[in-house]
Amino acid sequence: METATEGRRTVQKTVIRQALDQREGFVSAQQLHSALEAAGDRVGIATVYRQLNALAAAGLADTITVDGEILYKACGDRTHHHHLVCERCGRSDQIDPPSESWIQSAAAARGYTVTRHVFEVFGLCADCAAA
Amino acid sequence: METATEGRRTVQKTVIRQALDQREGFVSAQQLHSALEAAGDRVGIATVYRQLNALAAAGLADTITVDGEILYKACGDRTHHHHLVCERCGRSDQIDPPSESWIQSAAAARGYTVTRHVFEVFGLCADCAAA
DNA sequence: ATGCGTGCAAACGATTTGCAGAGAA
DNA sequence: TTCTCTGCAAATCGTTTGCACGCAT
Repeated sequence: METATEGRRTVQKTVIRQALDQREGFVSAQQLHSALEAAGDRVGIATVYRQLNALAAAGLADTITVDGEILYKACGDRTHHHHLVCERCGRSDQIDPPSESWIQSAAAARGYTVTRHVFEVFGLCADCAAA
Repeated sequence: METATEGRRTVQKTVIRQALDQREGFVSAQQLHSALEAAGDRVGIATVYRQLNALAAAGLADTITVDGEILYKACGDRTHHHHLVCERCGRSDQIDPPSESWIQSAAAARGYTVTRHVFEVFGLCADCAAA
């Protein structure tokens, strides 16, 4: 597996990736767009969406859907993992399920062939709980 | 806790609930609406949405979100449980996680207070895999 | 008679896309 | 120059909501 074609280097591409990297947790395209705007970076919302989707497709970003909104998060390693997400500030930590193999067997027991699974835990992080 | 007010009895309410009950698995409001229409039952899409949301709110239906679309499923007992969903036909079976308590501890270890969690496994059921 | 539940259509909010122009290679 | 990437605005799509009317109670 090789690092896919990077395409052309553009300011917006850079700015968007940096903004996403700096975030502690998940952000929506709109939030990221507002943040950039507030920071003085003028980028079209469409570009933000396109860029975010590209990152997700490339496995460089994780996504979760909350309340019909897609949230993105920079994610270095492409390993499959799950998150512990703060519902208030969006921060997130990785969480390790006891085992993923039981999923296969549990599904197989009912005749299913597993293609994918989602597992996300939501709550309040220490800071937000204190506030 | 008491069985909340049922409200008025109407044809559409009945028809929608029946249609949902007859389904093997998850359905979208739109799919259900089309099905009713095809069956000769004329119900407004808005009513389908309102009814489905009411059922979900009352804990009589489970919901999952797939690709930005909300899917509903009749669900007798209000106990918290997870699903094994067929991506092709929408059929679903219940699945039992090894334990839910580890979630609490895993989260607590990182200072989080858990409020909710989603866990869904997608795949192909025996029939669809064969086809 | 009273007012909840419905249907229709307009409103919505998030995301996508067509198209012409800008800038990277 | 060439062709990808961007920006804007219009278009989608699923879902929600305002409003007037019909029907269950």
